[in-house]
Amino acid sequence: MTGERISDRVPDFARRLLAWFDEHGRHDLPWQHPRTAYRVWVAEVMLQQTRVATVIPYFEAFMAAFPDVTSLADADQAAVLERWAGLGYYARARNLHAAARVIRDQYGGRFPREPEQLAALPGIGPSTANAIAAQAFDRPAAILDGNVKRVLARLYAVEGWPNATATARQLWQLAEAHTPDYRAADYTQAIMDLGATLCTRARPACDDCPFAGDCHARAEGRTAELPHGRPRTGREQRRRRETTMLLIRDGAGRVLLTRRPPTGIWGGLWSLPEAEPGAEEEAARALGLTVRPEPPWEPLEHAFSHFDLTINPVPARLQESAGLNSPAGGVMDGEEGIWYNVATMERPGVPAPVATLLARIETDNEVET
DNA sequence: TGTCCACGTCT
DNA sequence: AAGACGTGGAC
Repeated sequence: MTGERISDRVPDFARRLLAWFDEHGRHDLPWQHPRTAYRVWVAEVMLQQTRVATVIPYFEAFMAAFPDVTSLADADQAAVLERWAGLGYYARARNLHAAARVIRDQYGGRFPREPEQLAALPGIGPSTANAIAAQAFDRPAAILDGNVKRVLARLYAVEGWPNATATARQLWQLAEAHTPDYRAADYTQAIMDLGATLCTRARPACDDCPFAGDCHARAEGRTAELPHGRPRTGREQRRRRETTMLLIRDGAGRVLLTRRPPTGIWGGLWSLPEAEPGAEEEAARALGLTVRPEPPWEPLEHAFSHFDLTINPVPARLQESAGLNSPAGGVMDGEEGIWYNVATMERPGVPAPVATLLARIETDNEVET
């Protein structure tokens, strides 16, 4: 190694960061007590796209339902998705479940410790693999999540979009150069905490930052500009489109749901049936329902987390005539497992309840033009 | 109320 | 490589 080391530009970075962390960092996160590999893994995957405050209640419920990797592996995917509903990016839950089965079947239920082994599991990339290795096994592995990218990009005024190949390579080098060979778990948490609580995207609290005097972005008055945003290419080639979700209730007020296909948006989740805009009347006619004549349609605060009905598939011919994009279904009586055909809303020996198409929920979709 | 866009992994 | 995935923070 010749000349100045990158990490020497901010003398004693790790020790100063850890000193800040000991006083101001987050030490009461649920996955820190106890800090097992399983809990760290689930938390890291939940945190991949979601903020701490949102994750905590989901994490607690998930741990109650699946206390260890074996119970997760033994569960049905549907039960896992149920605990994930509302968190978004549902491929994370499918990957989590698949990885649990790999750990059960190929590793005897024990977590691999090598970052390369972790990164080979579904849903675990380089950053999450190193985060688990550091947090769970105290390995001096560098992480580079969004928080760390922001801290390093500002500290060294790194130009370029952080996800661009060249910029990412530069940031990885910085991340590795700063990672100490001691207190790896604490250091990993510390640099994420710095980014999450002080070095925020908007209005960073530089006055409280131990590295304000070292920060190039700060010195140049460019904290609002760095890190650079994604290049805006081709935006004008996209437009917004509305799709329509049908809210259908039977005579007892129950909502009809459909299971979405296993991949794609909201994959594997129960959802309202979807129709092309304006297809409400046609769908209702095909389903033998009564359309409520006048708007306003009823809004849904959250369409996918609070329904407890299940449904069964109906023939593709009916889907088509009803103008439904995804498989429609019949109402399942949860306790007895008896289902109604949505087309007729009747079952043998029981009078048919009246069903009404009550509302239309419009969602935004960006599509290629 | 609406619009923009972050975040890590997969494809 | 560059876009999909989805929710929610920021404005």
